[in-house]
Amino acid sequence: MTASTETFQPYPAAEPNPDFPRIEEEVQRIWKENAVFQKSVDFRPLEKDGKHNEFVFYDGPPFANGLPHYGHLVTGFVKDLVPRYQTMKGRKVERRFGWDCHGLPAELQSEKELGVSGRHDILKYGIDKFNAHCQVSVLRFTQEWEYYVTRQGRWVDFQNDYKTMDISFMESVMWAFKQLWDKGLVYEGYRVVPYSWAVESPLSNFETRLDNSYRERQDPALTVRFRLDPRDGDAGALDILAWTTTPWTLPSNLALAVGPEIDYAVMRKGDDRLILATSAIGKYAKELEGYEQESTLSAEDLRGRTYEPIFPYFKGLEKAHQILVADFVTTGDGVGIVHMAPGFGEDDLAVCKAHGLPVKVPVDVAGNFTAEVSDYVGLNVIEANKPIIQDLKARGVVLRHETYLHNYPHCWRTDQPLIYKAVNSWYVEVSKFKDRMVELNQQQINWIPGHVKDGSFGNWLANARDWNISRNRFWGSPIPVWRSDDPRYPRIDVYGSIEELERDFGVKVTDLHRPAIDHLVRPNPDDPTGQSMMRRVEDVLDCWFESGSMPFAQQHYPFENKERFEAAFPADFIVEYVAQTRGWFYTLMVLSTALFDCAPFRNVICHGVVLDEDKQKLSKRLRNYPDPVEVLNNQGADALRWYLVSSPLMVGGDLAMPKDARGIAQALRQGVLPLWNAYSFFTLYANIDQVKGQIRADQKGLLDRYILAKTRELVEGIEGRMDAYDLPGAYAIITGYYDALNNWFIRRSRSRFWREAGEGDGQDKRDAYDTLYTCLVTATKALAPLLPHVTERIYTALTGEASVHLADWPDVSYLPSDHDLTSQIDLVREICASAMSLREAKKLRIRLPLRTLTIVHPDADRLKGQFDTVLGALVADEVNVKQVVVSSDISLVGTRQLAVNAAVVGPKVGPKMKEVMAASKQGKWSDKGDGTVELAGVVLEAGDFDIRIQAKEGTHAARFAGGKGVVVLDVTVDAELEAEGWARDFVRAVQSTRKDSGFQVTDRITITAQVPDNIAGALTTHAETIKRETLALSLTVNPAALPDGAVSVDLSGTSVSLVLTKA
RNA sequence: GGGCGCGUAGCUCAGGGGUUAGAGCACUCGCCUGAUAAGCGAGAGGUCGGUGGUUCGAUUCCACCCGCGCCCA
Repeated sequence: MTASTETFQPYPAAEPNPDFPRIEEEVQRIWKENAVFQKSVDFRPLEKDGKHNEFVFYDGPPFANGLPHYGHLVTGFVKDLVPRYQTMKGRKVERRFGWDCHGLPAELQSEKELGVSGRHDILKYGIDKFNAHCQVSVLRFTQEWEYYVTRQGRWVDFQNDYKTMDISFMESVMWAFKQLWDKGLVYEGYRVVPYSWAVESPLSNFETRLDNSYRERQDPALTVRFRLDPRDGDAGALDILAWTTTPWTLPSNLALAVGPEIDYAVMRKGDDRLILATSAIGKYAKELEGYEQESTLSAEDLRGRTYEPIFPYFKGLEKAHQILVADFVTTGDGVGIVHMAPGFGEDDLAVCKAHGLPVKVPVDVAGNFTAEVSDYVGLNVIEANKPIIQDLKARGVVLRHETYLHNYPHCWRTDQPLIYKAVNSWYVEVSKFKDRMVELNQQQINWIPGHVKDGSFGNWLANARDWNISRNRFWGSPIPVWRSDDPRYPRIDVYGSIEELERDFGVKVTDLHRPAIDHLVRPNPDDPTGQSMMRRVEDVLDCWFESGSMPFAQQHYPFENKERFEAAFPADFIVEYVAQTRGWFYTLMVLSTALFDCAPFRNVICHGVVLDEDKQKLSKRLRNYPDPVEVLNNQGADALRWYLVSSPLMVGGDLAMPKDARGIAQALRQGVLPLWNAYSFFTLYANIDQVKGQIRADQKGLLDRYILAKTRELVEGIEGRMDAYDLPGAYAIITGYYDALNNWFIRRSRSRFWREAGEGDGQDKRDAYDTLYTCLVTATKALAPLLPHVTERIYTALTGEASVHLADWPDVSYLPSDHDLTSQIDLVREICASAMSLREAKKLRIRLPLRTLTIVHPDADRLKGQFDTVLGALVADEVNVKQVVVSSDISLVGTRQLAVNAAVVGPKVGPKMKEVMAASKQGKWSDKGDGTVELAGVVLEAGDFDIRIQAKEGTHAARFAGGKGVVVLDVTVDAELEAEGWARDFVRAVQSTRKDSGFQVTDRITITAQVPDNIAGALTTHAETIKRETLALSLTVNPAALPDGAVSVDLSGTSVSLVLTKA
């Protein structure tokens, strides 16, 4: 390299072996130093052409009490990708980060850290101190979160983050509750709910369903006898059977239920008589051995009969211990008779209430029996199963004791089995407006994948149940309801703002958390005695209520940002994993429908779950996944983004990720490296030639126009897919472009870049540079959202601009849109591939030139001009033949074959199709000479058929373009061709040795070679070519003595010796 | 038991009423190269889960069955 080229380099040198993770870190450092993210948001106007110009994205708040995992990374990539794209399209996309702070996870973490356990302990410890601890503890991992999010290349505003425990957020939540109250959509109810005795609180119906809280559990199943009170007409003492998997509910038994359509049998053995469903007799064959069926009974025969309670605790209770008839009773499991404990079963409660039975709940908040059940008082109900079974067995009332394996819901935080228990709770009356939710979902939401809309989400909405939003806990938004403590003077006040609280209680309110909020007490205005007080109901809100409030609460709506929120609601886009159809997607939908009568988002991607290669859940304990930090540091964030976002995850499927991260390495190889290689090629030669590329598209050369048109197709292809939220589709078309760019355009154009300055007029070289430059700059823009780091490095290096992410989405209208052109070159590429396969078959290496390639194609006459000028030379060079002959005369190479276009002809001819296809296969068709053909009595017109070529036997021919064309290769090799082949082998050996010796591509050399005689002649004949190709000043063949430093190289099977020196 | 999704090459997955069903990886063989061996190409590999039905024609649509996953009872 000369001194002048070292002083001026238009571009920074591209590392030939780039360390992408290190490049990413540099890029991220520059982003931070120059506040590029902030700029990318700020410079997009809030209004454009009189319209609100925001693309609204909601970031679902994560719970920061743990480290991010692959699930968060996947979501994070999409949460970054779509906003980057929309930003380039000109939209303003704010990305506020949010933290989910309240709720059970935070409380349980604090319990662990403080060494307190349960409500009782917390009350003793002090709610104030406990909540103060939660407030700190809950943000423990925010630093780590910020590291992960930043390192994965995700642009997020951490400065203006929102926290669900902020007083502004909480006030908006209060407002929402009051709105629902005013609309009559909130009520307090006494209901049987899934209840976690471990956290001493009921859970909402979807809390039990999020993730897999159901797991297999072996429970006892008991078939027990109840003695019916005698009645006239009874043949003797009658025992009725009942089946239960919760023996601990038997002390609370208040009734039995039979099904209206079920037939019951009386089975007798001696004086022992048992009643069970006729259809269940077979299941109890063993226990019923020796019994005979005495009679049958209907549900009506049993209705209203009373029985002796199995436990004495509620004996004599009014209306209790009778047989009821209920629709829900089936004979699937058990005996067709259901034991009813209205305090512990949803159906039980409904049926018993309808019959005027009382409800008894002798179990306390922690799941232990109360004094009402004197024999088991203080015992946890699950643990009480055992002694209860023992006692019943001892009394001889157990007909069968078995174990029963079933899926049973567990508490998602403590992993303890839930129980069902009647408690007082506050509900959102979702059932009242679920039809509207179904409608809004239908009309307003675009789901990816589409089946979720009417599938899991649509069905879930259609069957929505009222939402239990109260939690009998401490760390959460308070339920803003105050109630009179004297039922004689009832009054309920619901508050929707701090201002209202301050007005009524006359104090400044600075904290809405417990216990501060609980201290707000005032006399009941409706009580003339002045004795009763208004006190807040104890409960706090389910933290899912807050997640659903996020769109307005993060803006402190309606207290602030009223216009801003209203202009920016609903969101254009959200993304989370698919289980959020029961979680965040749902709570957003509920609150948005109730408050605004509107769907909360327009487009939603719900992605699948990352699993290990055996499709098992990722587990910290098992380490069955590659460490995300190592992946980011070894393969990089772009490769990981490519890998995850182009995976089946994005169409709702699961991803089985191998532990060795090989898929990510592959993504790097296929997705990132080729782009870098093209860029590296460009800068290498541009720096040597001191050329700066220019954006232009007026090049005349076919190859140039081809790749420019391909670039346009790439940009339009990505744009179309991104607009449809088809993210994997956008990635999928990139590799084809890389192939056209690297393995066709650059490879075919290589010599144009190293041509000496004096050769030709220089315009061709200029065109080559500008073409590649234009493609690279345009393509990196289109790829920027998909590969944000590597495109940033390349784009800034090429253009000197600050960031590709501040650029507009490329306008490609100036690039050629020439389908004829791209399809012509694609045809040439096919021709070359077919010709290569012929060489392959005959084991004729490409360096060995051959005489003639004949191309036969029906459209050859139309293409002949093109072939004679450029395409023919292209093919000749690529395939290494002296001559390319183009012809449309099929008879030269074979015969014509008719290929019926069945998709077109089938509908036209119908049943005759069979004959048509048969005739076509047998070649029984005739050319009518006017562009139509006839077979089996049917005339086919243009478009109905194609003509394909069947090559003659014995020729070296291969078909291309789906059989429409044929190439024939002349495979005779004469001495002249042989010699040229040796020369090319020699050139290649020299080049390879140059590279191994560490010479620069511009270094001049001398060559000395020791070769066999037959090759020596070839080298002498082609000496000038060899020297020119290898930048050699001299070529000495077979000298008397070979200088030092000879290396042995292989020339297509012949070993020769070479000495290269720098001239 | 019900709902949703899925079953296509050794693996991971596209596709889609039409003659010869594709991609990537892995495998075998080969090849280009004055950017890239983390490159390019070729080959082999499929009864498109099964059985019926609709149709001139089904891997594709329908029904049933089998298997897997998720959700629910």
